[in-house]
Amino acid sequence: MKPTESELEILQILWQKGPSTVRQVHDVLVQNRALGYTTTLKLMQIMFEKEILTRTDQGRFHIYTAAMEEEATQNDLLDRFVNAAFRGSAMKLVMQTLGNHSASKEELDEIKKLIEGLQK
Amino acid sequence: MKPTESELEILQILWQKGPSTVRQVHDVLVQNRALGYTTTLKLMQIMFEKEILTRTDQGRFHIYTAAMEEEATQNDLLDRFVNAAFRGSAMKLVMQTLGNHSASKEELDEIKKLIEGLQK
DNA sequence: ATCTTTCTACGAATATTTTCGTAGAAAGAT
DNA sequence: ATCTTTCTACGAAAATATTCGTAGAAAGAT
Repeated sequence: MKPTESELEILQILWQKGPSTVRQVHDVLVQNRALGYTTTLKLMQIMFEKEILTRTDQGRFHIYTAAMEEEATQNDLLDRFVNAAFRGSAMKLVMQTLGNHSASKEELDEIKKLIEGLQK
Repeated sequence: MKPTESELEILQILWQKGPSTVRQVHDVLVQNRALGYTTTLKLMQIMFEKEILTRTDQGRFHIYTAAMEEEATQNDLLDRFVNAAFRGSAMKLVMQTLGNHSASKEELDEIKKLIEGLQK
C-alpha cells in the first residue's frame, strides 16, 4: 500500500538513520517544520497498524523500523509516478530528469555504463 | 501548486486530447473506474477556480484547457518526487528507472546521446 | 407543446490525512 | 516522597480530497 506524504517523510528518516524512537524521528521532522510530538507519535502508531513499520519494546520505549526496504518502496512509488505523471513512459521521465538536474561527469559515466550493460 | 491525484488524471486527459468538455473528459475517466458525471464536473470546476484549468464558453458548454504545459508540470512534479522519494538524488532515480523498466535499444541510444551532449 | 436529455452551479456527505489535546503510567530529578 | 519530564494510547478536531444529489436552464426529440 502506498504511504502518504507524511508517512514517506518518516520512512525516509528511518531508512537513513535506522531503527529509531518516536522522539528521534520527531526531532528530525521538527528541523523542517513546526509539529507537535503527539502528531509524530500518532502517525507512527498508524503506520505500525498498517504494517508499514514494525516495532520492538525497549523498556518503556518503542523502537520503530521500516517494514520494507527503501529500494523496494522506491520502485513501487516510481511505478505509480511514471503512470500518474508520465503516462507510463519511463524513458520520458529519465530524459526529462537528465535534462533538468545537473549531474557530475562521474554520475553520467555510471549511467552510460549501466545502459551499455542493458544493451547486451 | 501541486495538483491532487484526481486532478492530475484530468490534466493527463486534457494534455492528450486537447481542449475538451466535461463530458469528453468524463467519458475517458469512466473507462477506468465507476464515477458520477457530477464528480468530474465538480473537479473541473474546482480546477478552474484554482486556475489549473482555463475555460471558454461554447454555447451552453464549457471547453476546458490545461493552464500549464505538460512538461512544465512534469518537471515540477518530478522535483517534488525526487525529493520525497529519493531524498533529492535524481541520479539514483534515473538508475533505478533504467534498471526496472525495459527500454528498447533505440531509446537507450537516445539517452546515451543525450548524456554525451550533456558531458560536453 | 410537452417530455426527456444534457448541461451548469452548488451544497453537502463521505473519505482520507494531518494535527493535537488529554489521561495515565513510568522514569528521573530534587 | 513529591514534582517534573517523557513516554504511550486514544479520541476527536481540523484540513483536504473525493463523491454525489438536487435544482434549474437550455437543447433536442416526439
